[in-house]
Amino acid sequence: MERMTIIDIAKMCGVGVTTVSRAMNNHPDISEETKAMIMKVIKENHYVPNNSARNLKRSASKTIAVLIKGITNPFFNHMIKVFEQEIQRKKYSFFLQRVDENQDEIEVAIELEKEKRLKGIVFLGGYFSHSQEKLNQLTVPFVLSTIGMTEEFDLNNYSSVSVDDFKESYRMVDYLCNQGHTKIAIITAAMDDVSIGKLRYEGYKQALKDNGIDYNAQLVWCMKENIESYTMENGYTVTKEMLETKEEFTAIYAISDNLAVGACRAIIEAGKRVPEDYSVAGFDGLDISFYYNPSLTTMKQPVVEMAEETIKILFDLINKKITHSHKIFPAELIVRESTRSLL
Amino acid sequence: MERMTIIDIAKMCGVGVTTVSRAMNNHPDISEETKAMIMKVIKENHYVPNNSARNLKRSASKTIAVLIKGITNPFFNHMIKVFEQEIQRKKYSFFLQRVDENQDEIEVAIELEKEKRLKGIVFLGGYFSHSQEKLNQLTVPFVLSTIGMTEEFDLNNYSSVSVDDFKESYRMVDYLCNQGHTKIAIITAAMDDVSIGKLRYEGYKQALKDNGIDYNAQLVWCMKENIESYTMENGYTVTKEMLETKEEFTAIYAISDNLAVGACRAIIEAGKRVPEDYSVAGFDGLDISFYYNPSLTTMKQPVVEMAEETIKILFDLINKKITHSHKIFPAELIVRESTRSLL
DNA sequence: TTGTAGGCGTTATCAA
DNA sequence: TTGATAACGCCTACAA
Repeated sequence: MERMTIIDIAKMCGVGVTTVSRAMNNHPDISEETKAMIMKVIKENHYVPNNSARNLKRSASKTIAVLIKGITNPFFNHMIKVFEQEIQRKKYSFFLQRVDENQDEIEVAIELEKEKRLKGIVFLGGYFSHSQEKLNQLTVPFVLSTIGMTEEFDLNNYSSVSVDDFKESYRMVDYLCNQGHTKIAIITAAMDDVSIGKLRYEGYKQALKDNGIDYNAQLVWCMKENIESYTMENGYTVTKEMLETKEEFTAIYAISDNLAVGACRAIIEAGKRVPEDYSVAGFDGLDISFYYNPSLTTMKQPVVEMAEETIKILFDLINKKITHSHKIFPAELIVRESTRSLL
Repeated sequence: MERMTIIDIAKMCGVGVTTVSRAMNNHPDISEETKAMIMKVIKENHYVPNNSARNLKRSASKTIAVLIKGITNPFFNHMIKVFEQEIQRKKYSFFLQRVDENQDEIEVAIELEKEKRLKGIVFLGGYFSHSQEKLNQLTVPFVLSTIGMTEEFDLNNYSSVSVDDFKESYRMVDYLCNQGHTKIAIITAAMDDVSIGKLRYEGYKQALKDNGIDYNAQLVWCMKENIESYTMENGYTVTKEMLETKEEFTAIYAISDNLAVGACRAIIEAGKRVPEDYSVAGFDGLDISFYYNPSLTTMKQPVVEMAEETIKILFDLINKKITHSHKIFPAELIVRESTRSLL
């Protein structure tokens, strides 16, 4: 009773295990009545087949895994929904696995691929600085979605979907400059970041340069290492420090909306106003950027389109229609209440 | 090469499979040198054992699964972190599984229990209206954490950790009344909700009653069914409609902070101010309630303590120290900028 | 249409 | 300290 197996069911039904298996897996060659009878017994006895045994035996399953780094990010919620939808529409099943910040997503993927006999993998978010050798251990197609990549990677070895973090970051800062801001502080990732943090920071530097503004290291602030990154709390803490400094600035560019929200709160708490005293700009286009007060100027990533494209590429890869593909989506500069013109 | 098994490794090392297994699983009776040698070969060949086979064979694993309903909720993030920490501190491994809104968490749990040979389960969030019969199919201990339960359940059949949603909701509305508000609108769950939505709504009604305020159905608004529940968008949409009505009110009580944020934005967009024109109160004590502008009056759930207690109870259950336990934590009424007194 | 038996990759048992 | 071998629970040729 404790642990029922397919054999128990077979015995109870007075049939062979094969027949039970057929009934459960919707095989064609089984009579409707025996099938119904078996299913009834299964229901009544609450028999649940053991997935491990299934996966072990099955040579291949039609499942796609989505590995998401740092589940905290609300940015992913919309994307996940699209993934799930699209994958199910293709009659594949969908497996979502969160990967911890300090876990190696490739290792998780390798293990999962074997365990679940995956057909494909989507890596969502995070950095990506793995050795080619490791990547090669993945024998099924995979797509890197919204992942900052260092450029050393051979583009022929993987597929990806993302925005151009450098360029879009540049656009944001360029916009700020065009509004007359010359003292633009940035809240960015740690200096040793090699991912989107670095790219967005580089975009900032370049935009300043092209606008004839001298780079001022006093205006570059990194997220606190001891606080979870890309959180409101982090933006808040950094901005508070920033405001205690006597360094002058008229705008803060936070490389994510969450940081921007934290920055706004710090400014307000200091008795200043956004955007009258300080303009604040974010990045990502999260929901909160619309609902916050003041609403946040941001760079909106086309999450739905990106998610759809991710799945499209993945299935093209699976069906061997393409070799590798890199799709860059344009982000949309949304100007809202949190920034103002100085001109 | 494609698919390496333990046998391949054994051959390469010139040992038996048992020895390889021993090396991998830190068994005591194996010499350090052979172990080192085997591990080296494994590393070099990137051999990764198949988890399905392991789970199938292993009679029991030391793993705890956390099933979380609707991953969207930022409320859970802090809790998850605590879970992970505590579980690892007990030398158990931690498996997080998201359960879709319209999926049956018990069924997922039953399957997972067999597949992974779980030692315990934490159900996080969502409603809980399952038959006793179904619950009985779970053969390992489980704890319901922050889950709204209908009262028909026999308390001797499960353990739980939560706040008293009815009472704390009552307190919030009572506070509003004490501030002189008599026309208090509520944004709540659908009327057929049987979970925290219902409990918080009942608390609202009772508080009004006890304050001698007539219940006004015109002031009761439910989340839109066609928009994801408990989102800013939902609160925003509902509040917009609310404002178009000529029904008067001085305060909005949203049964979650996210809804409250949406409500604020709708009010601001209508050219009104919070709290001067309308007071807005939330529930949960999410980060955003602190960072929003105006900061939100809310009922803060002691998430860390609740998470710790959840794990404590679970392990007590596993170690048969207790039978069943129900821990109710007090929430904290945090008064901030979004509400004002009318007196 | 149904049943028997072998194997999926591991770990546990027992003997060496 | 090691190694052969029997499970673990299921699926699937193949046979009936």
